[in-house]
Amino acid sequence: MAADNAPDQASSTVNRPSGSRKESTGGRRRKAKQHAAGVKAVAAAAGVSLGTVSNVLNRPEVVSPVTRAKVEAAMASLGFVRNESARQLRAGSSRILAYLMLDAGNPFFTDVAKGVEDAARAAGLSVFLCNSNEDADREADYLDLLEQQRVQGVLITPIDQNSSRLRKLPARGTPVVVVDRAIDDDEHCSVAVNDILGGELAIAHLLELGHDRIAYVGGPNTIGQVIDRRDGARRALRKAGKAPENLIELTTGALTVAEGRGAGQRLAGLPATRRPTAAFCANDLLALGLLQQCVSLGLRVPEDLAIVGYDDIEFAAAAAVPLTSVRQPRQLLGRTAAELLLDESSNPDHEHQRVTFTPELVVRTSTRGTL
Amino acid sequence: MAADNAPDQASSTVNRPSGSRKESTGGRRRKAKQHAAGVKAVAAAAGVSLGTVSNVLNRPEVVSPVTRAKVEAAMASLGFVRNESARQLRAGSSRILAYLMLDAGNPFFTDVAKGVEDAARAAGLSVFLCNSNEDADREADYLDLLEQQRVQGVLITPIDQNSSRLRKLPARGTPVVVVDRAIDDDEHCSVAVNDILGGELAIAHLLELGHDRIAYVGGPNTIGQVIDRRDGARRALRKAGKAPENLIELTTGALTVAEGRGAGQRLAGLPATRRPTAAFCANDLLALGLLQQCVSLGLRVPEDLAIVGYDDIEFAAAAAVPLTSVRQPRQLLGRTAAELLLDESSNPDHEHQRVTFTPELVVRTSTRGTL
DNA sequence: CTGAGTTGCTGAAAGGTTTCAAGAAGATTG
DNA sequence: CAATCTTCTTGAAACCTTTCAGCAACTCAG
Repeated sequence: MAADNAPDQASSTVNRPSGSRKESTGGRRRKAKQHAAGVKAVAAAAGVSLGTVSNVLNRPEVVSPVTRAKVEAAMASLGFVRNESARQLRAGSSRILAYLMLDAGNPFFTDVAKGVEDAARAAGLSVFLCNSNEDADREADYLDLLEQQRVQGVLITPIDQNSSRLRKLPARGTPVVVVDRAIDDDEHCSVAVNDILGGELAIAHLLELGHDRIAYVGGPNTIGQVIDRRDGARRALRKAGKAPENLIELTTGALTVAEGRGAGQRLAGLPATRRPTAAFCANDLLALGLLQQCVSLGLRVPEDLAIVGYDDIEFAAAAAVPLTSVRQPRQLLGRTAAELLLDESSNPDHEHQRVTFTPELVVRTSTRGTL
Repeated sequence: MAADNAPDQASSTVNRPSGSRKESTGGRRRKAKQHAAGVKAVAAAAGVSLGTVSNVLNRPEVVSPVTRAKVEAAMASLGFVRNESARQLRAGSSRILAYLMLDAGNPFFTDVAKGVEDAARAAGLSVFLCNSNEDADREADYLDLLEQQRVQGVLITPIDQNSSRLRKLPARGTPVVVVDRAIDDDEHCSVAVNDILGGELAIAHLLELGHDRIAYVGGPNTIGQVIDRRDGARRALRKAGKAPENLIELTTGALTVAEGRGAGQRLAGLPATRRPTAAFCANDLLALGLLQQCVSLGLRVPEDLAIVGYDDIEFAAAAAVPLTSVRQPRQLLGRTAAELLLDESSNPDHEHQRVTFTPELVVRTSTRGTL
């Protein structure tokens, strides 16, 4: 679906490490499989008990400085690495939080991820990123995996917000926060941006500029954001006294640049009399692909086609024609979601919340001076 | 360092889930903390032994269909979720592989990550992504964490390839493959693209177009790629009979769009007589930022300033002025790296390899028709 | 009907850590 | 100096799976 714009072909060379002498090569043929030193070995080497080593690890303040030094020396010389599986099994809690992203290739989500990481680090937790890549099977696999790992909690921008798997996690003890989607549900918190309003802003702007034949480019229609933004667009039309059916829908298979190009191809192929004069895209990747394709097929933007994107990713402003877009507070979204998750897993009086942010239209050249 | 182009400010609304009735709210004040059903409970419910449940999980073919059905029914009704920590502790192996990225916000690395995922999935493993974000401390933290987790292996695009931590992992049993860096070292495999050649290609192209005052934009100089690409640039100058000191170096603090804009600011501020007529950037993000800033300050690209990027990310072609760039086989890089890792952890006769791919110059408008 | 081979299931041990009640040694008080 | 408190350290139990030797029951050939 999403693909490199050219097949990955390349010539390659293979070398053994130049420094590998005969001996060293022979020596590492089989990995030494040296039984990694455990807490037990450290205790023996330092001449203390198991419990003391554990204390050095987890409550250093209760062990006397001299003992602690001995233990730390032993750990260093043996190359001790704590076995986190065993720790977690016994202690019952994980120090990890996961963000299951809809599309890691979309800078919007990596910005959200940055916000998540900042909040998590501030609380002493680490974040693992997972990429469902808009594939429901992968999403399901990752949810299973994360539940089995007993992570502290899962942040997710879901493909299918009604997935039964998604509902089950919280009931079984893994807190879940839905990011970039409002969910009306007792099971999780959610942090979202008002996508209906966003769609409305975009279309209102285009209507104000005098556009009449407007296209909506987005899909698949299983993704909540795609639906809401379209519904917002329709609502704007209604408010302006036009039938929502006037919205020309171009459904795409994913929210990627490549799909945007495909839509551009279809759109540019229409006779000028029927071709829309403006397009609102469900995200910036689609908009960028659409823009690129239309320009290369000879359409002028915004004169022949005005384009509005969504997300206002960093590349939107740097596009061939700087893109008008609906901005969302990306990092804040992630930070807030992580904070809700942390609250849920530490505060016994936690109450689920739905936080909604308000989007903002950023007008640039791709719609300016039209008509 | 990398930041939203506007501070994250937004108005927000907070709601409790609208469906939350009094009772349900009260009911979930404290999480039920229902002792998650384990293999033991399942065994009891199905009227079989522990071992049999484990067999259903791990070797379903050895248990009779009728027993298996009973066990599966019990698992479903109890909502059994395997505890991966315990599994891993006992079985001694993880089904997870991690890719520690230099910058998750750079589409180049997410493309590499896609290749990694494809290869891993084909082998039945899952991938966790971690983002060091060009921060050495974070990289170190993640390496520690992954080692403690006893993941199957670590793929990494390092900030500092001489980090002692990086060297230690393989010795202790966690295989490491370095991605997008060639490492001359007995401890790991590596998969790279010849960055020196890439730098050479870029500069040779600019020289051929008649440019003489050429800038190199990149940094920090601790990152291997930055160094190699610069060295390639110098080599091209030498080959053309010019002193490598002619290369005007603009050092940046990171490889981001924002830093590229900063470099653009500096560059555009120079008097036209001393200003370079061409810039080669260490990656496309820098190039895009540079391009954007220079254009907005009134420079024409390529007439006043030709620009060459590196990586040929998808957005390069869609930029204000389509970007000439040095292409690397992104997904293939990731796929190959993952395959090497899998070989290392399954094949006892594994020998470390250094695979090197060859980059390719893609010429677009940002350098075309110059001078 | 016996002995050997198969198939399916069992139960205990093991894996590396944390936790905790309890003990030892040393310091302080009356 | 005895009694009480502190400060450190100890050792065994517990966390949940997987593994594996062994057992029971059944099949089949001779």
